[in-house]
Amino acid sequence: MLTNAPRGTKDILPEQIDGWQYVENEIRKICAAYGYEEIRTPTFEHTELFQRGIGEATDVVEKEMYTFTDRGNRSITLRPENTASAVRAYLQNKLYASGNLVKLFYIGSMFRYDRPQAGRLREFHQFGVEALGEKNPALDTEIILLAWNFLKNLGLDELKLKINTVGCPACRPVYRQKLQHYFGDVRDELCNDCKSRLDKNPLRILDCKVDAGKDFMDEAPRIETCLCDECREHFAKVKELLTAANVDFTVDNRLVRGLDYYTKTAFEIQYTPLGSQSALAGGGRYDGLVEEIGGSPTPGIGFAAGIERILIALEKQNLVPSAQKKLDAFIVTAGSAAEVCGFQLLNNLRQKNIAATMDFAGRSMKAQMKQAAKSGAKFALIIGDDEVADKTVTVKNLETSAQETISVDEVITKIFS
RNA sequence: GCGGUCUUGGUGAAGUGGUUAACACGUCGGAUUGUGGCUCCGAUAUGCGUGGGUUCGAUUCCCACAGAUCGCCCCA
Repeated sequence: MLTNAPRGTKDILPEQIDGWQYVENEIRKICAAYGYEEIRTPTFEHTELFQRGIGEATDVVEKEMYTFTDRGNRSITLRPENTASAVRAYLQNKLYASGNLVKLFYIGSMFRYDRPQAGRLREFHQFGVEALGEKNPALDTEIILLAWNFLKNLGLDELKLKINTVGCPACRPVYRQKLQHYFGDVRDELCNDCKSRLDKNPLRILDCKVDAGKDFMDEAPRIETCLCDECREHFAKVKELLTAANVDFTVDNRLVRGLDYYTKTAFEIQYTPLGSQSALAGGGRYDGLVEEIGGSPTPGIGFAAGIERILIALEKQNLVPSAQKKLDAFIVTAGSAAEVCGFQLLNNLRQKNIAATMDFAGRSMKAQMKQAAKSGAKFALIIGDDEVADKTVTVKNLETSAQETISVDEVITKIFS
Protein backbone atom coordinates (compact mmCIF):
# COMPACT_ATOMS: atom_id res chain seq x y z
CA MET A 1 0.00 0.00 0.00
CA LEU A 2 2.59 2.52 1.10
CA THR A 3 4.86 1.46 -1.70
CA ASN A 4 2.18 1.69 -4.36
CA ALA A 5 1.31 4.88 -6.17
CA PRO A 6 -2.45 5.50 -6.31
CA ARG A 7 -4.31 3.63 -9.00
CA GLY A 8 -4.09 5.26 -12.37
CA THR A 9 -0.89 7.17 -11.62
CA LYS A 10 2.60 6.38 -12.78
CA ASP A 11 6.15 7.31 -12.00
CA ILE A 12 8.14 8.51 -14.96
CA LEU A 13 11.53 6.95 -14.35
CA PRO A 14 14.97 8.20 -15.36
CA GLU A 15 15.16 5.54 -18.05
CA GLN A 16 11.94 6.88 -19.57
CA ILE A 17 12.72 10.55 -19.30
CA ASP A 18 14.51 10.72 -22.66
CA GLY A 19 11.26 10.03 -24.44
CA TRP A 20 9.40 12.67 -22.48
CA GLN A 21 12.01 15.31 -23.03
CA TYR A 22 12.19 14.45 -26.69
CA VAL A 23 8.44 14.86 -27.12
CA GLU A 24 8.40 18.05 -25.07
CA ASN A 25 11.20 19.51 -27.15
CA GLU A 26 9.37 18.67 -30.36
CA ILE A 27 6.27 20.34 -28.96
CA ARG A 28 8.20 23.52 -28.19
CA LYS A 29 9.79 23.51 -31.60
CA ILE A 30 6.60 23.18 -33.58
CA CYS A 31 4.73 25.65 -31.41
CA ALA A 32 7.48 28.20 -31.95
CA ALA A 33 7.24 27.61 -35.68
CA TYR A 34 3.49 28.22 -35.64
CA GLY A 35 3.72 31.20 -33.31
CA TYR A 36 2.19 29.73 -30.15
CA GLU A 37 3.48 30.81 -26.75
CA GLU A 38 3.59 28.70 -23.65
CA ILE A 39 1.22 29.32 -20.76
CA ARG A 40 1.13 27.52 -17.42
CA THR A 41 -2.08 27.63 -15.47
CA PRO A 42 -2.84 26.25 -12.01
CA THR A 43 -3.35 22.54 -11.56
CA PHE A 44 -6.65 23.20 -9.83
CA GLU A 45 -9.40 25.72 -10.41
CA HIS A 46 -12.79 26.57 -9.02
CA THR A 47 -15.09 23.66 -9.78
CA GLU A 48 -17.55 25.99 -11.41
CA LEU A 49 -15.10 26.86 -14.17
CA PHE A 50 -15.22 23.32 -15.45
CA GLN A 51 -18.93 22.90 -14.87
CA ARG A 52 -19.62 25.96 -16.98
CA GLY A 53 -16.84 25.49 -19.46
CA ILE A 54 -17.07 21.79 -20.20
CA GLY A 55 -20.78 21.43 -19.58
CA GLU A 56 -22.81 20.01 -16.72
CA ALA A 57 -24.17 17.10 -18.70
CA THR A 58 -20.85 15.75 -19.92
CA ASP A 59 -19.33 12.56 -18.61
CA VAL A 60 -16.21 14.42 -17.59
CA VAL A 61 -18.09 16.76 -15.28
CA GLU A 62 -20.71 14.29 -14.18
CA LYS A 63 -18.47 11.47 -13.06
CA GLU A 64 -14.81 11.96 -13.73
CA MET A 65 -13.66 15.03 -11.82
CA TYR A 66 -11.45 15.09 -8.76
CA THR A 67 -13.43 17.58 -6.74
CA PHE A 68 -12.95 18.49 -3.10
CA THR A 69 -13.66 21.25 -0.65
CA ASP A 70 -10.59 23.08 0.56
CA ARG A 71 -10.08 24.40 4.07
CA GLY A 72 -11.58 27.70 3.09
CA ASN A 73 -14.77 25.94 2.00
CA ARG A 74 -14.19 26.49 -1.69
CA SER A 75 -15.12 23.77 -4.14
CA ILE A 76 -11.93 22.97 -5.99
CA THR A 77 -11.34 20.62 -8.91
CA LEU A 78 -8.13 19.18 -10.28
CA ARG A 79 -8.20 20.22 -13.93
CA PRO A 80 -9.59 17.50 -16.21
CA GLU A 81 -8.44 19.48 -19.25
CA ASN A 82 -6.78 22.82 -19.87
CA THR A 83 -8.97 24.74 -22.28
CA ALA A 84 -11.26 26.22 -19.67
CA SER A 85 -8.25 27.29 -17.60
CA ALA A 86 -6.55 28.85 -20.60
CA VAL A 87 -9.66 30.83 -21.42
CA ARG A 88 -9.99 31.88 -17.78
CA ALA A 89 -6.37 33.05 -17.79
CA TYR A 90 -6.97 34.89 -21.07
CA LEU A 91 -9.82 36.81 -19.51
CA GLN A 92 -8.31 37.36 -16.08
CA ASN A 93 -5.03 38.66 -17.49
CA LYS A 94 -6.74 40.57 -20.27
CA LEU A 95 -4.60 38.95 -22.92
CA TYR A 96 -7.17 40.16 -25.43
CA ALA A 97 -5.94 43.69 -24.79
CA SER A 98 -3.27 43.31 -27.44
CA GLY A 99 -6.12 43.42 -29.90
CA ASN A 100 -4.59 40.53 -31.75
CA LEU A 101 -5.16 36.88 -32.04
CA VAL A 102 -3.80 35.18 -28.92
CA LYS A 103 -2.07 31.87 -29.52
CA LEU A 104 -1.17 29.71 -26.55
CA PHE A 105 0.13 26.24 -25.85
CA TYR A 106 0.48 24.23 -22.67
CA ILE A 107 1.96 21.00 -21.41
CA GLY A 108 0.82 19.54 -18.12
CA SER A 109 -0.96 16.99 -15.92
CA MET A 110 -4.70 16.52 -16.19
CA PHE A 111 -6.88 14.44 -13.89
CA ARG A 112 -9.88 12.28 -14.62
CA TYR A 113 -11.35 9.56 -12.47
CA ASP A 114 -11.65 6.84 -15.07
CA ARG A 115 -10.95 3.15 -15.14
CA PRO A 116 -7.24 2.88 -15.91
CA GLN A 117 -6.08 1.11 -19.03
CA ALA A 118 -3.03 1.26 -21.22
CA GLY A 119 -3.13 4.82 -22.55
CA ARG A 120 -5.69 5.93 -20.01
CA LEU A 121 -4.53 7.13 -16.63
CA ARG A 122 -6.12 9.13 -13.86
CA GLU A 123 -3.27 11.57 -13.88
CA PHE A 124 -2.17 11.95 -17.47
CA HIS A 125 -0.33 14.54 -19.50
CA GLN A 126 -1.62 16.64 -22.30
CA PHE A 127 -0.12 19.09 -24.64
CA GLY A 128 -2.54 21.44 -26.29
CA VAL A 129 -2.89 24.71 -28.12
CA GLU A 130 -5.56 27.39 -28.05
CA ALA A 131 -6.09 30.27 -30.44
CA LEU A 132 -8.43 32.97 -29.25
CA GLY A 133 -9.93 35.88 -31.14
CA GLU A 134 -10.32 34.80 -34.73
CA LYS A 135 -13.13 33.02 -36.55
CA ASN A 136 -11.41 32.56 -39.90
CA PRO A 137 -11.51 28.91 -41.03
CA ALA A 138 -7.86 29.28 -42.01
CA LEU A 139 -7.13 29.21 -38.31
CA ASP A 140 -9.03 25.94 -37.92
CA THR A 141 -6.82 24.54 -40.59
CA GLU A 142 -3.67 25.93 -39.01
CA ILE A 143 -4.53 24.18 -35.77
CA ILE A 144 -5.30 20.90 -37.49
CA LEU A 145 -2.06 21.14 -39.43
CA LEU A 146 -0.09 21.85 -36.30
CA ALA A 147 -1.47 18.71 -34.67
CA TRP A 148 -1.07 16.64 -37.80
CA ASN A 149 2.43 17.76 -38.66
CA PHE A 150 3.55 17.37 -35.09
CA LEU A 151 2.58 13.71 -35.07
CA LYS A 152 3.81 13.12 -38.60
CA ASN A 153 7.15 14.70 -37.88
CA LEU A 154 7.62 12.32 -34.99
CA GLY A 155 7.57 9.59 -37.60
CA LEU A 156 4.24 7.97 -36.78
CA ASP A 157 2.53 5.95 -39.48
CA GLU A 158 -1.05 4.79 -39.58
CA LEU A 159 -2.38 8.14 -38.52
CA LYS A 160 -5.91 8.99 -39.47
CA LEU A 161 -7.31 12.47 -39.51
CA LYS A 162 -11.04 12.72 -39.14
CA ILE A 163 -12.95 15.94 -39.32
CA ASN A 164 -16.53 16.97 -38.95
CA THR A 165 -18.61 19.99 -38.19
CA VAL A 166 -21.01 20.08 -35.31
CA GLY A 167 -22.78 23.29 -36.24
CA CYS A 168 -23.32 26.37 -34.17
CA PRO A 169 -26.03 27.70 -31.86
CA ALA A 170 -28.02 28.69 -34.92
CA CYS A 171 -28.13 25.32 -36.60
CA ARG A 172 -27.18 22.62 -34.12
CA PRO A 173 -30.50 22.80 -32.24
CA VAL A 174 -32.28 22.16 -35.51
CA TYR A 175 -30.20 19.10 -36.16
CA ARG A 176 -30.55 17.99 -32.61
CA GLN A 177 -34.29 18.08 -32.89
CA LYS A 178 -34.25 16.21 -36.14
CA LEU A 179 -32.20 13.46 -34.54
CA GLN A 180 -34.50 13.28 -31.57
CA HIS A 181 -37.46 12.81 -33.85
CA TYR A 182 -35.70 10.25 -35.95
CA PHE A 183 -34.28 8.15 -33.13
CA GLY A 184 -37.42 8.66 -31.07
CA ASP A 185 -39.30 6.61 -33.65
CA VAL A 186 -36.94 3.68 -33.20
CA ARG A 187 -36.41 4.19 -29.51
CA ASP A 188 -37.02 0.55 -28.65
CA GLU A 189 -34.21 -0.58 -30.90
CA LEU A 190 -31.63 1.68 -29.28
CA CYS A 191 -29.20 0.38 -26.69
CA ASN A 192 -29.77 1.52 -23.14
CA ASP A 193 -27.02 4.11 -23.26
CA CYS A 194 -28.50 5.64 -26.35
CA LYS A 195 -31.95 5.77 -24.84
CA SER A 196 -30.61 8.16 -22.26
CA ARG A 197 -28.52 9.99 -24.85
CA LEU A 198 -31.71 10.66 -26.74
CA ASP A 199 -32.62 13.40 -24.29
CA LYS A 200 -29.22 14.48 -23.11
CA ASN A 201 -27.13 14.51 -26.24
CA PRO A 202 -28.66 12.84 -29.29
CA LEU A 203 -25.58 13.63 -31.38
CA ARG A 204 -23.67 11.07 -29.40
CA ILE A 205 -25.96 8.30 -30.60
CA LEU A 206 -24.23 8.67 -33.92
CA ASP A 207 -20.93 7.34 -32.67
CA CYS A 208 -22.39 4.57 -30.53
CA LYS A 209 -20.61 1.30 -31.25
CA VAL A 210 -23.40 -0.88 -29.98
CA ASP A 211 -25.92 0.50 -32.38
CA ALA A 212 -23.42 1.05 -35.16
CA GLY A 213 -24.54 -1.72 -37.48
CA LYS A 214 -28.28 -1.28 -37.12
CA ASP A 215 -30.40 -0.46 -40.14
CA PHE A 216 -31.78 2.83 -38.92
CA MET A 217 -28.24 4.24 -38.59
CA ASP A 218 -27.70 4.49 -42.32
CA GLU A 219 -30.80 6.56 -42.78
CA ALA A 220 -30.12 8.87 -39.83
CA PRO A 221 -30.27 12.53 -40.76
CA ARG A 222 -26.91 14.06 -41.58
CA ILE A 223 -25.73 17.31 -40.21
CA GLU A 224 -25.04 18.72 -43.67
CA THR A 225 -28.75 18.92 -44.24
CA CYS A 226 -29.16 21.27 -41.30
CA LEU A 227 -26.11 23.49 -41.39
CA CYS A 228 -26.66 27.19 -41.63
CA ASP A 229 -24.93 28.99 -44.49
CA GLU A 230 -22.14 30.25 -42.31
CA CYS A 231 -21.29 26.81 -40.93
CA ARG A 232 -21.50 25.22 -44.35
CA GLU A 233 -19.13 27.74 -45.88
CA HIS A 234 -16.81 27.53 -42.92
CA PHE A 235 -16.54 23.76 -43.19
CA ALA A 236 -16.07 23.92 -46.95
CA LYS A 237 -13.19 26.32 -46.49
CA VAL A 238 -11.50 24.13 -43.91
CA LYS A 239 -11.69 21.18 -46.28
CA GLU A 240 -10.40 23.24 -49.15
CA LEU A 241 -7.40 24.45 -47.18
CA LEU A 242 -6.59 20.99 -45.87
CA THR A 243 -6.65 19.67 -49.39
CA ALA A 244 -4.43 22.52 -50.49
CA ALA A 245 -2.01 21.54 -47.73
CA ASN A 246 -1.93 18.02 -49.11
CA VAL A 247 -3.25 16.37 -45.99
CA ASP A 248 -5.36 13.24 -46.24
CA PHE A 249 -8.48 13.43 -44.15
CA THR A 250 -11.86 11.81 -43.97
CA VAL A 251 -15.08 13.52 -43.12
CA ASP A 252 -16.74 11.52 -40.40
CA ASN A 253 -20.27 12.61 -39.66
CA ARG A 254 -20.21 10.51 -36.57
CA LEU A 255 -17.33 12.35 -35.01
CA VAL A 256 -18.89 14.10 -32.06
CA ARG A 257 -16.87 15.66 -29.33
CA GLY A 258 -17.88 14.87 -25.79
CA LEU A 259 -17.37 18.33 -24.41
CA ASP A 260 -20.19 20.80 -24.79
CA TYR A 261 -18.11 23.76 -25.85
CA TYR A 262 -17.34 22.61 -29.36
CA THR A 263 -18.89 24.39 -32.33
CA LYS A 264 -18.33 24.08 -36.06
CA THR A 265 -15.08 22.24 -36.73
CA ALA A 266 -14.33 19.09 -34.75
CA PHE A 267 -11.40 16.82 -35.47
CA GLU A 268 -9.54 13.87 -34.14
CA ILE A 269 -6.30 12.16 -35.05
CA GLN A 270 -6.23 8.45 -34.43
CA TYR A 271 -3.44 5.96 -34.26
CA THR A 272 -5.23 2.70 -34.87
CA PRO A 273 -2.67 0.28 -33.38
CA LEU A 274 -3.54 1.66 -29.97
CA GLY A 275 -6.81 -0.23 -29.80
CA SER A 276 -9.57 1.31 -27.80
CA GLN A 277 -7.51 4.32 -26.71
CA SER A 278 -6.55 5.29 -30.21
CA ALA A 279 -7.22 9.02 -30.13
CA LEU A 280 -3.87 10.77 -29.97
CA ALA A 281 -5.25 14.25 -30.39
CA GLY A 282 -8.64 15.84 -30.60
CA GLY A 283 -10.11 19.27 -30.64
CA GLY A 284 -12.15 21.79 -32.47
CA ARG A 285 -13.68 25.21 -32.48
CA TYR A 286 -15.41 26.61 -29.43
CA ASP A 287 -16.84 29.96 -30.35
CA GLY A 288 -19.19 30.13 -27.38
CA LEU A 289 -16.78 29.26 -24.60
CA VAL A 290 -15.27 32.65 -23.82
CA GLU A 291 -18.70 34.15 -23.44
CA GLU A 292 -19.84 31.22 -21.32
CA ILE A 293 -17.00 31.93 -18.92
CA GLY A 294 -17.87 35.59 -18.71
CA GLY A 295 -15.96 37.36 -21.47
CA SER A 296 -17.29 39.15 -24.45
CA PRO A 297 -18.07 36.95 -27.46
CA THR A 298 -14.72 35.70 -28.74
CA PRO A 299 -14.14 32.85 -31.14
CA GLY A 300 -11.63 30.18 -30.20
CA ILE A 301 -10.21 26.93 -31.40
CA GLY A 302 -7.76 24.41 -30.06
CA PHE A 303 -6.87 20.81 -29.49
CA ALA A 304 -5.22 18.58 -26.93
CA ALA A 305 -3.00 15.56 -27.38
CA GLY A 306 -2.21 12.82 -24.89
CA ILE A 307 1.50 12.57 -24.25
CA GLU A 308 1.39 9.05 -22.76
CA ARG A 309 -0.44 7.83 -25.83
CA ILE A 310 2.03 9.49 -28.13
CA LEU A 311 4.87 7.79 -26.27
CA ILE A 312 3.16 4.40 -26.50
CA ALA A 313 2.78 4.93 -30.23
CA LEU A 314 6.41 6.01 -30.58
CA GLU A 315 7.58 2.95 -28.66
CA LYS A 316 5.55 0.68 -30.89
CA GLN A 317 7.43 2.04 -33.84
CA ASN A 318 10.73 2.25 -32.06
CA LEU A 319 10.88 5.99 -32.56
CA VAL A 320 11.98 7.02 -29.10
CA PRO A 321 15.55 8.28 -29.38
CA SER A 322 17.74 7.29 -26.46
CA ALA A 323 20.04 10.10 -25.59
CA GLN A 324 23.10 8.35 -24.27
CA LYS A 325 24.49 10.33 -21.44
CA LYS A 326 28.06 9.20 -21.28
CA LEU A 327 30.37 10.04 -18.50
CA ASP A 328 33.57 11.75 -19.50
CA ALA A 329 35.65 10.25 -16.75
CA PHE A 330 35.59 7.68 -13.97
CA ILE A 331 38.12 8.21 -11.23
CA VAL A 332 39.73 5.08 -9.83
CA THR A 333 41.70 5.28 -6.60
CA ALA A 334 43.75 2.94 -4.44
CA GLY A 335 44.38 3.89 -0.85
CA SER A 336 43.07 6.66 1.37
CA ALA A 337 45.55 9.34 0.28
CA ALA A 338 44.61 8.64 -3.31
CA GLU A 339 40.96 8.86 -2.44
CA VAL A 340 41.44 12.43 -1.26
CA CYS A 341 43.36 13.38 -4.40
CA GLY A 342 40.74 11.67 -6.50
CA PHE A 343 37.99 13.55 -4.78
CA GLN A 344 39.81 16.82 -5.42
CA LEU A 345 40.23 15.98 -9.06
CA LEU A 346 36.56 14.96 -9.27
CA ASN A 347 35.54 18.31 -7.92
CA ASN A 348 37.80 20.19 -10.33
CA LEU A 349 36.47 18.32 -13.32
CA ARG A 350 32.89 18.96 -12.35
CA GLN A 351 33.59 22.65 -11.94
CA LYS A 352 34.44 22.62 -15.63
CA ASN A 353 31.22 20.73 -16.44
CA ILE A 354 33.12 17.58 -17.22
CA ALA A 355 30.86 14.67 -16.27
CA ALA A 356 32.82 12.59 -13.81
CA THR A 357 32.24 10.22 -10.96
CA MET A 358 34.10 7.88 -8.65
CA ASP A 359 33.42 4.98 -6.35
CA PHE A 360 32.31 5.81 -2.83
CA ALA A 361 31.86 2.24 -1.65
CA GLY A 362 35.51 1.50 -0.99
CA ARG A 363 35.66 -1.24 -3.58
CA SER A 364 38.74 -2.90 -4.92
CA MET A 365 40.56 -1.33 -7.81
CA LYS A 366 39.46 -4.13 -10.06
CA ALA A 367 35.85 -3.56 -9.11
CA GLN A 368 36.30 0.15 -9.74
CA MET A 369 37.67 -0.58 -13.21
CA LYS A 370 34.67 -2.76 -13.92
CA GLN A 371 32.36 0.01 -12.87
CA ALA A 372 34.30 2.46 -15.00
CA ALA A 373 33.88 0.25 -18.03
CA LYS A 374 30.20 -0.24 -17.37
CA SER A 375 29.60 3.46 -16.83
CA GLY A 376 30.50 4.15 -20.43
CA ALA A 377 33.11 6.67 -19.37
CA LYS A 378 35.70 7.37 -22.00
CA PHE A 379 38.57 7.68 -19.54
CA ALA A 380 39.55 6.04 -16.31
CA LEU A 381 41.67 8.40 -14.22
CA ILE A 382 43.74 6.21 -11.99
CA ILE A 383 45.36 7.45 -8.81
CA GLY A 384 47.45 5.27 -6.49
CA ASP A 385 50.37 5.83 -4.14
CA ASP A 386 52.80 6.58 -6.98
CA GLU A 387 50.51 9.18 -8.50
CA VAL A 388 49.88 10.80 -5.14
CA ALA A 389 53.62 11.08 -4.55
CA ASP A 390 54.33 12.49 -8.01
CA LYS A 391 51.19 14.61 -8.26
CA THR A 392 50.23 12.73 -11.39
CA VAL A 393 47.28 10.83 -12.79
CA THR A 394 47.31 7.75 -14.97
CA VAL A 395 44.84 8.35 -17.75
CA LYS A 396 43.50 5.23 -19.40
CA ASN A 397 41.43 5.47 -22.55
CA LEU A 398 38.84 2.77 -21.98
CA GLU A 399 38.05 2.41 -25.65
CA THR A 400 41.60 1.96 -26.91
CA SER A 401 43.16 0.73 -23.65
CA ALA A 402 46.03 3.18 -24.19
CA GLN A 403 47.29 4.84 -21.04
CA GLU A 404 49.73 7.48 -19.99
CA THR A 405 50.70 9.17 -16.77
CA ILE A 406 50.52 12.94 -16.72
CA SER A 407 50.63 15.75 -14.19
CA VAL A 408 47.37 16.38 -12.31
CA ASP A 409 47.41 19.98 -13.41
CA GLU A 410 47.41 18.97 -17.05
CA VAL A 411 44.45 16.63 -16.93
CA ILE A 412 41.84 19.18 -17.86
CA THR A 413 43.85 20.92 -20.55
CA LYS A 414 45.41 17.84 -22.11
CA ILE A 415 42.53 15.39 -21.98
CA PHE A 416 39.29 17.31 -21.86
CA SER A 417 39.77 20.40 -23.96
C1' G B 1 -19.11 2.17 -13.82
C1' C B 2 -19.60 -3.22 -16.43
C1' G B 3 -17.32 -7.97 -18.34
C1' G B 4 -12.77 -11.18 -19.49
C1' U B 5 -7.52 -12.45 -18.51
C1' C B 6 -3.35 -12.11 -15.51
C1' U B 7 -0.06 -11.26 -10.72
C1' U B 8 6.44 -16.29 -8.72
C1' G B 9 13.53 -12.83 -6.87
C1' G B 10 16.45 -6.70 -9.45
C1' U B 11 14.64 -8.63 -14.66
C1' G B 12 12.70 -12.65 -18.08
C1' A B 13 10.58 -16.78 -16.47
C1' A B 14 9.99 -22.80 -15.14
C1' G B 15 7.33 -25.41 -11.52
C1' U B 16 4.73 -28.71 -7.58
C1' G B 17 -0.80 -30.03 -2.45
C1' G B 18 4.36 -32.05 1.35
C1' U B 19 11.94 -32.31 2.75
C1' U B 20 17.07 -27.48 -0.88
C1' A B 21 11.14 -22.92 -5.61
C1' A B 22 14.63 -24.90 -11.92
C1' C B 23 17.12 -22.12 -15.64
C1' A B 24 18.87 -17.53 -17.87
C1' C B 25 20.18 -12.40 -17.44
C1' G B 26 21.59 -8.88 -13.92
C1' U B 27 24.13 -7.66 -9.37
C1' C B 28 28.15 -8.60 -5.83
C1' G B 29 32.73 -11.26 -4.64
C1' G B 30 36.94 -14.22 -6.26
C1' A B 31 40.74 -16.51 -10.07
C1' U B 32 48.21 -14.04 -5.57
C1' U B 33 51.21 -8.15 -5.80
C1' G B 34 47.63 -1.28 -8.56
C1' U B 35 43.88 -1.88 -14.19
C1' G B 36 37.83 -3.06 -17.22
C1' G B 37 35.28 -5.33 -21.39
C1' C B 38 36.25 -12.48 -22.69
C1' U B 39 36.47 -17.01 -19.69
C1' C B 40 36.04 -19.84 -15.14
C1' C B 41 34.39 -20.32 -9.83
C1' G B 42 31.11 -18.75 -5.87
C1' A B 43 27.02 -15.85 -3.64
C1' U B 44 22.24 -13.91 -4.50
C1' A B 45 13.44 -15.54 -3.12
C1' U B 46 12.56 -17.97 5.37
C1' G B 47 9.51 -16.41 -0.59
C1' C B 48 5.51 -17.37 -4.92
C1' G B 49 0.25 -9.58 -5.25
C1' U B 50 -2.60 -8.77 -0.11
C1' G B 51 -6.02 -10.88 3.45
C1' G B 52 -8.93 -14.89 4.78
C1' G B 53 -10.62 -20.15 4.19
C1' U B 54 -10.19 -25.66 3.00
C1' U B 55 -6.36 -29.28 4.47
C1' C B 56 -2.26 -33.06 8.86
C1' G B 57 0.22 -29.59 5.26
C1' A B 58 -0.62 -24.59 0.20
C1' U B 59 3.17 -20.81 -3.85
C1' U B 60 0.02 -24.68 -5.89
C1' C B 61 -7.51 -25.63 -4.31
C1' C B 62 -11.65 -21.88 -2.80
C1' C B 63 -13.28 -16.73 -1.56
C1' A B 64 -12.56 -11.55 -1.04
C1' C B 65 -9.62 -7.33 -2.03
C1' A B 66 -5.75 -4.68 -4.67
C1' G B 67 -3.02 -3.80 -9.01
C1' A B 68 -1.95 -4.57 -14.23
C1' U B 69 -4.03 -5.62 -18.88
C1' C B 70 -7.95 -6.36 -22.86
C1' G B 71 -12.94 -5.15 -24.45
C1' C B 72 -17.22 -1.84 -23.28
C1' C B 73 -17.78 3.12 -21.81
C1' C B 74 -15.25 7.75 -22.02
C1' C B 75 -11.57 10.55 -24.19
C1' A B 76 -6.28 12.56 -24.98
